[in-house]
Parts: sequence; structure tokens; C-alpha cells
Amino acid sequence: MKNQEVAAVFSVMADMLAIQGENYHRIMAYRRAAENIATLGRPLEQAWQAGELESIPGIGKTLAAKIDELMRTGRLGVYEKLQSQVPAGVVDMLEIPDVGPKRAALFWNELGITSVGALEQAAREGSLRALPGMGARSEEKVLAGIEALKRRTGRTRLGVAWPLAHAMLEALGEVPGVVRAAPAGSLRRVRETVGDLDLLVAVEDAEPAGPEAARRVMARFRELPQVAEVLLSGTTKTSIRTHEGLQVDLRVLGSARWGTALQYFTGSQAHNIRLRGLALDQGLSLSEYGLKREDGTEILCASEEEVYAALGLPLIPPELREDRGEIEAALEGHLPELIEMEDLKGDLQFHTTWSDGHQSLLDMAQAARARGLKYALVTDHSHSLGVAQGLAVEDLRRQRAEIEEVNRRMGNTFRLLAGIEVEVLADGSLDFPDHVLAELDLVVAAVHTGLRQDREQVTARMLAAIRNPHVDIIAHPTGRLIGEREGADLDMELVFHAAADTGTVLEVNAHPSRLDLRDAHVRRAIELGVKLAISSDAHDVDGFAVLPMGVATARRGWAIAGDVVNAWSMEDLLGWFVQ
DNA sequence: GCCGTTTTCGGCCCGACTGTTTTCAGTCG
Repeated sequence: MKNQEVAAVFSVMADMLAIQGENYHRIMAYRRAAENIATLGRPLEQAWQAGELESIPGIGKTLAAKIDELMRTGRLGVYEKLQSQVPAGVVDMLEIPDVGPKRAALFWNELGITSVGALEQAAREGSLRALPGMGARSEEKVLAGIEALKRRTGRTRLGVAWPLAHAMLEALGEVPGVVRAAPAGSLRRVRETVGDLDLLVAVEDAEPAGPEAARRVMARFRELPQVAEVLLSGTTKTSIRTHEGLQVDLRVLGSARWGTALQYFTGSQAHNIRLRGLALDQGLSLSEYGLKREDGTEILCASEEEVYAALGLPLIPPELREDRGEIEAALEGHLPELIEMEDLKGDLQFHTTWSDGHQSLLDMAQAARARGLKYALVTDHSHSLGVAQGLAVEDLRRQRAEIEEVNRRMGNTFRLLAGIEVEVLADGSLDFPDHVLAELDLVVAAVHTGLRQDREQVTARMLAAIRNPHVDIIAHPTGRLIGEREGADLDMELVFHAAADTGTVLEVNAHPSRLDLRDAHVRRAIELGVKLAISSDAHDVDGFAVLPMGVATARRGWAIAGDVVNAWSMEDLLGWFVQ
């Protein structure tokens, strides 16, 4: 069984136990296990075979035994028993905003409702308002929630969420009395998709100017053009839904509490729970408003550094805050010195008008240099990728002459390297003969077609490309498009081992629709000794702007500059591939 | 159900907002 399948079983079990009114902490144990399995980065089956299940955080004897049963039989007795007790439609109701386990159980037990459709009908008939704790307003909210559920499009990609958040923050930043405005939540942790947006605004601390400014911020927020519906609005918190159906939560606090607030609203929830536990161990209670001692006195933190320092920890970068070992590493003083955008010295994939790019070699080279890069590898498509007007062998040689001309014009401030994004064909062979590839500085190989091949076939094809002595880098290894298309069904463990053996570099494609390798794969690849390239895949001069998202994805995978070949000097980079 | 240089039992983060309530439960993050 795959990680996602096991995680889904535990997640649904958590929902069912919640509906049955089970102990809250037992439910949380199932949720934590599901989360950790889903983001493990290596096959759970492998950990199972190695007898290492209990080394996974949140997996103890009981859950390890359940995983064992799932792996051996594909079934889980206690899960099937729960399924016979709690109808699937009742679990589905938890997807509705403002319907949690208590209300789902209420609707089911009191009115015999076992589906979202039946719930909608009951709400329309006015039968929910008579239930204990319910009323006409609550009934309306259930209906509105069902409507929102029907419109919902799932998680929003980073490339969409990021500009939206910054547009809203810019407007809020103009309100008089605002001191700071920043994104928090999964956007600040730079997850590849976000479920909602969390925005944080600090106003001046003075009375009554601060509270007045806070009211102005809330009013301005409710009236932003992106807002379709105000879900709730109080003095510190307002939630809205955009026309696209994305929920945006805004919190406003005094700037003296900025550190605890930013820390808290950045999350993740699992990270925060651990942090609050650490605080309690030291006789402190941590909230978004500050640290409280047992005698009730407060410690205010204006910066996140102060929050972590108060708990005896160094600042943990937002990208690591997922409770995947970062707190232990911080306690032991072993936090990695994560790669930073400033470390990048070059780019190892971009396109020009020679194939499907929109600008010339010279324009692209100048744009890359303007972003502080020292070198870039030209990687137009090879000819079999007809949709991208791929290059034929003779085009490649003419392009080489132009590359050399651009290099002469740019002098010693910048260097273009001659490369190609060569197609890996259906049988694992490459689109160009070896002697052509041998003429290039570096060769990037990519699979664009036949991604649906079965696991064995597509993995064999990828391994053939990795083992080809002319191939230096594998572009966007899985080929996934976030929210649109699953990647190829590759055996990533085999891919990583092969890449480590041959020294073949795997790309972290920085485009927000790809981010491929993804964060969990980055971490596993590094563990196995694989080197990475963070590449823009730019098709125009603005395309280099995505590089920070690639860097952030690498950081989420605990990458340091030494793991990333384009954080090295050009000499070191080229030297790596001659070995 | 997990977890432990204060514990193998007894803890397990903390607060805002809403609606239905005369003091709080449910949901959410």
C-alpha cells in the first residue's frame, strides 16, 4: 500500500472516531500519524519491511501493528468495523464549513441524516433549527457552507496565492497606523499549495491610536475588490472569501506582539503544538499574544528570534516548521544552514526564441545577469518535442555560434553555457546521438511524453537516462503539474540511488506549477547523496523571478548550498560533471 | 494513541468568533 492510501485510512479513522465522540487526543494521534505518513518522503512499505515503523514520529506499537495489517492484507479490521458503524456520508459532512464532528453526529443521530444531500434538504425544510444548540442562523450557515463546498476548487497554487496575498497586503499597508504587514501561514512556509491565506498586520501600540488603526484595517480589508463575502469579522480577526472561493484570514495586533503573532500564525499547527509543549516544560504559556509566566506576568516578543530565544532555541526558518525533526535539530544545535537565494550563482535551465522561449539569447543573458547570476545554461528543446519547436542538430550548431557571440559581448561579467533540454524517448534513448551531446557543455534530459507508462517501464526509462554518460541533469524528474496532472509513477528510491551512483544531478524546477522535485523528495534525495539543481525553466526575461520558489522548495527539503550545484562556482560546477 | 534527564501513567496548545445561550458549546486555525 502506498503512503497516501495508508494516510487516508488513518485520516478517515480520525474523522470517524471524532464523530463517535472519542478522546480528542486519540483522534489527534491518528491525524498526526496520517500527516507524517503522507509527507514521509520515502515509501512506508520500505520502512515496514525494514522494521522501522516506530521510528516515524507519531507511530507507536498500536499504529505500527495497524500498518503491518494493511501492508500484509490490504485491509484493516478495526477500520472496517468503524465503517460499519459510521456511514461514509456522515464523514463527508465534515467537509462543510461550520459543520464539525459534534454537529454531524447530531444530524445523524437525531434526524437520521447520512449524506450531504439529505442534510441540504433538511436545512431547506427548516428541520435543523429545532435541534439543541441550533437555530435559524446556524441552519443558514449550514446551507451556505454546502454551497461553498460545491464551489470549492481545492487548494490554491503558490503562483496564484503569492501575488494575491501581496496585492492585499499592499492595500492594507497604506492604512494610517499600520506598522507592518506580512503573509503568514502555509504561504510563508512556502508550501506548494495553500488551503487559505493568512495575513498579519501590526498597528502601533499607543492607545487609542492603535485600536483605531486596527478598526480601519478591518474596514479596509472587508472592502477590498477581491472580497466576495465576509465570513466573520471581530476586533482582531476577519475572514473573507474571494470571488475565486479562496478564504483569507486577517489578524491585526499591536507591533509589540509581532514576534509571537507572526510565529503563531505561520504555524504549522503541529510545529506550534510542539513549541507550546516546550514552553509549558519551562513554566511558560505561549500564545499569539506573548509568553505568560505562571505568576501571570507577560513576556512580549517583537520579533520571532525573541520567541525562539525565550524557549532556548535558535530561530527556526519558516520552511522547516512542519514538526519533521526541526525542533529536535534546534535543541541539539544541528539546524541546517539552509541554502538562500543569494547563494545561487547560476541557472541551469532556460529557453529562448531558438525553441519555445519568447526572448533572444542576449536578452535572457542580460536578464539573468541583472538578477545577480554569474552563469546560465542554455537549454532549448530538442527536435522531437514538436510542440516546442525543438532544435535540430544543425540548429544547435548555429545556436552555439550565437552563444559565443553573446559571451564576447557580455565580457567576463557573465557566461552562457551551451546546453540542451534533450527528450528522453519512449524507449529510454535520447533525441540526439552521443557525438552531438558530447559537443555541449552540459546536457539536461527530460521526459515530456509517455508519463502515463506503467511504473516499471517509466522507471526503466528514467534510469536509462540517468545512466547515460552524456546526461548531466534530469529536468523536472516526475513531470507533475500541481493540481493538474500527477507525475509519472516512478520508483523514486531507484531513481535517487541511480542518481547518487552516477553523480547525475536532479532538478528542482522552480516554476510554481511544477516545483519538481517536491520538498519531501528533495529531503530524501539529499539523504541518499544526490546533488540538486535549482532551475527557473524561464521562457522569457521575467521567468527568472520564480527562482526563490525553487530555493524555498529546496529549503523545505533541508537543502544546504553544498547540495545545490548551481550554488557553486562555474568551475566547481563543471568539475563535478567531469569526474 | 503517543510519549517520557522531572513521568511507563497521565498528561497531551491556546484563543477568537459565532450563535444560542443566561455561562457556554462548537468550530476553526
